[in-house]
Amino acid sequence: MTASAAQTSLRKLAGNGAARRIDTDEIGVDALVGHAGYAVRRFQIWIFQDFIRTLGDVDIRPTQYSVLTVIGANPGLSQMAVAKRLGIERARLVHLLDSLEQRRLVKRIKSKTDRRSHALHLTGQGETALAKFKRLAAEHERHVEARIGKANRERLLQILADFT
Amino acid sequence: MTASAAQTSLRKLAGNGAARRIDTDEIGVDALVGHAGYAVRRFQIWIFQDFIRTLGDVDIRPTQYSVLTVIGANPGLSQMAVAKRLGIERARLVHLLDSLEQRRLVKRIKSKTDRRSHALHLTGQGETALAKFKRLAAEHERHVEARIGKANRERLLQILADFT
DNA sequence: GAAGATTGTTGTTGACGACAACAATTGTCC
DNA sequence: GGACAATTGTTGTCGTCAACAACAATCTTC
Repeated sequence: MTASAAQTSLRKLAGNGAARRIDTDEIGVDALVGHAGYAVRRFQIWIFQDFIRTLGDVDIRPTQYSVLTVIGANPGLSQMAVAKRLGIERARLVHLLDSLEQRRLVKRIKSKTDRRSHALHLTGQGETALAKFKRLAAEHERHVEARIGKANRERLLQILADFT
Repeated sequence: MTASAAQTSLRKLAGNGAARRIDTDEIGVDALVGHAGYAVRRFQIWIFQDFIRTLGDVDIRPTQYSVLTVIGANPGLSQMAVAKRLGIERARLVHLLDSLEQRRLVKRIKSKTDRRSHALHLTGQGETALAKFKRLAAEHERHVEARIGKANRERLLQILADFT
């Protein structure tokens, strides 16, 4: 992020079509700096990339991790319940579960009380896998701490607590 | 957000296929609460939705707004320069500029010093339009303040300052 | 039992990030 | 000065993701 911004040079015009070399960090974005959404977007991109990279060996993305975590902590939930809790479209959750079920991490069990819905459970290997994922996720979280500072990370979690 | 979570009911199993009714906010996500990425993702979704809604009348999305703002503050930049500064793929910026140019907000001028590149400028109506967009964006920012508090918003901007 | 709501599913659309390839042009190096 | 590498804008593909819409099967409600 800081690395890629340092060595790039480009052109800036004087009048209309002319241009002189300038550095990327010379470009003013003053109007954007005051916008929370812009800062949050850039940060979110960084944090997701680090998560994906840190959990790269086990091939688990943030959304998959959140689904596994919720099912692990609340076995038997319906797809509707998981979707609502995580703010995921139930249509999207179908594909997520298809993938996780193919990898034998999750199983859909037909509910006996409501034959429309499925009770979601982790498989045996799903549980051991999730334990490993959580260790890697904790490592990712340490990267976040190293990037923005321990106190800032905690303050951030505090500020955004009721969005979870 | 708080509204939609309140009245939903679903099922929770006792053993395997059985289930009892519970509320959405009864579902534990303890493991997720400690993750900065999850909180940031949920917040980012909220903040973008509010931005899109607030700038809905003028049909401007966050990315388009950031492009217009950078060009407005630094007229004559090349596409490469804008893309690098905003962390956008230059391939993606092509389509963004196509759209903005069709709407007569931006114009691409062939650079005289480097015939490969274009110098980007706002049109006349692009400038007046951007002024209006900025007023609406400020209104959106007030929504953020109302949601997380004035002090928290400023602290957030401070924490994430070097991601912009 | 009929009418309406819910659940999982399939499909479409559009925004977006990541890559790869290409022609035109510029920069570099011998 | 001329071959070779790098850059710029462009086009294209692929996969992720949010937002809808429609549908069959199954509850709920009255």
